[in-house]
Amino acid sequence: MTPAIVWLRRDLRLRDNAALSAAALRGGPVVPVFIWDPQGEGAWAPGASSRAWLHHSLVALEASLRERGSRLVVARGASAHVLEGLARELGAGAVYWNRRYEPGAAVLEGIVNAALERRGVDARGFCSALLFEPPAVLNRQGGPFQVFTPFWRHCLQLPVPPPVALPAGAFGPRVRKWPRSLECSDLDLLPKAGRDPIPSGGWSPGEKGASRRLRRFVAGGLKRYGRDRDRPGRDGTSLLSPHLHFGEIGPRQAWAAVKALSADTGVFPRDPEAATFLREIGWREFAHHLLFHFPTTPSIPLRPGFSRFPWAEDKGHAMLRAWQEGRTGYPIVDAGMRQLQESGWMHNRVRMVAASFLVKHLRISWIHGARWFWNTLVDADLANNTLGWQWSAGCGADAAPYFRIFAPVKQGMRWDPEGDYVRRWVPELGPLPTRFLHAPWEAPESVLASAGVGLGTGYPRPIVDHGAARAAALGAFRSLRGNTHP
DNA sequence: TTTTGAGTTGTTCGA
DNA sequence: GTCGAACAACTCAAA
Repeated sequence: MTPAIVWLRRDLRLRDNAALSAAALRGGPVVPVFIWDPQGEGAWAPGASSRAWLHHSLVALEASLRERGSRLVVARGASAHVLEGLARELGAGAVYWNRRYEPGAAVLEGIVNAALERRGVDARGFCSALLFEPPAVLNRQGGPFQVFTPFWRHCLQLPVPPPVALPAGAFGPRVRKWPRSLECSDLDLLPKAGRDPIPSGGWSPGEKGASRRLRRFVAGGLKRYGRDRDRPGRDGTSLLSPHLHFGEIGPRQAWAAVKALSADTGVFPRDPEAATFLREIGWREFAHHLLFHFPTTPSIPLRPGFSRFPWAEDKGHAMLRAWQEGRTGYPIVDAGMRQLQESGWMHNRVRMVAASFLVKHLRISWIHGARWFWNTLVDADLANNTLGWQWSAGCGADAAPYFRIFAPVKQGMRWDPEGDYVRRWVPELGPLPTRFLHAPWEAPESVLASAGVGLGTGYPRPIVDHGAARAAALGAFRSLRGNTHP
């Protein structure tokens, strides 16, 4: 049997990898290949944090492959060109991959497919990144769902395919000669200056780290998920997002792990904590399906009238920069933005608060926020990022109503009542009594002094007044009234 | 085809 | 201090 190439991208795992399993079942040698092809991603080549994660994930994947007597072939360049060359060199009869649903990646798959089929190679994509393929989830009119609840209700009626097993002896007989490969470090994915955000963030990229994280979450955090997931000062979320993004674990594995835990019969999931967690997997699913059906949404509002939104002027990007650097004067926002900057991750509740602040309080276009998140998040994912920002801005699918404007002080007091989160990421406010922590400008001069907090010197005063900013945002949204459609 | 009910995560105001 | 209403208009999805 001829060799099969497995073209790995955002599926950096050996288990539940449909393309890899299919290649193994052919019975010939299996050659796993990763190609660094940022130009193939269109306008959304991976950002700095994402690249760093990718580096570590590739190193981990290579080690796992070596443990099984295989290797990872690492290359760079145009994917179709590299794959054609490898197929020729190996005499490969098949090239398999797991489909992606971002516009750039989908176009690339088409090019690769055409190039290989011309050479008579069996070129095929598989579904392994999502619970269901986007064209398989449609409403009764045959169109895509644009509201989450009906989408998810519909999904829950469908059977979730179980994770696929990796057959024994998966990598088949050895190839006669391994193709030349770069070292992972040759790809220059780690930041040249500054520190590597991955180890300092306490992350363990790779399939093993991902499985451990899932196991630990299902055994522990899941039963507190509903209570703790909105508390940024607690370890209440699954922390699976970067692992899911790079496919170090698949959503079907997460589904199966949760299902195995619950003794439910009949309607699954009945356990409310499990349902809440799986609904988050559902949002990931929804985001990817939407991006598949609406490929322009990373840069264009789904609701076209919003392109006329009256954004505020921001001379020299001073406001944007203050937001990015965590200098807005609103502690919960600044804590989030600094957590992002320092660890490459931000708690989901705080992402919503920070996003709402940029779009509604500062009236800066969500696209600037999306770009910043894209470059700084280790879990930056085009589908999730696009849905999240358009939702926050009120111009996307199932968007927040325009009058829903998060009040940063109130959100801080509600979700970080003891102030652990703010104290961790905005240490200069640490000594302040908790009751003033989320609004230091309300503290009496004497309290500030004894806490050693200099407002306007050590920590900024609010760059906008909440009441005034809120009124301005409502006015701006009102100006679109009756205008949100062409 | 038309109608109807509903829609992730909020805030403020006034009784 | 608590509670309900108002904050609008629009789309989606199903009946």
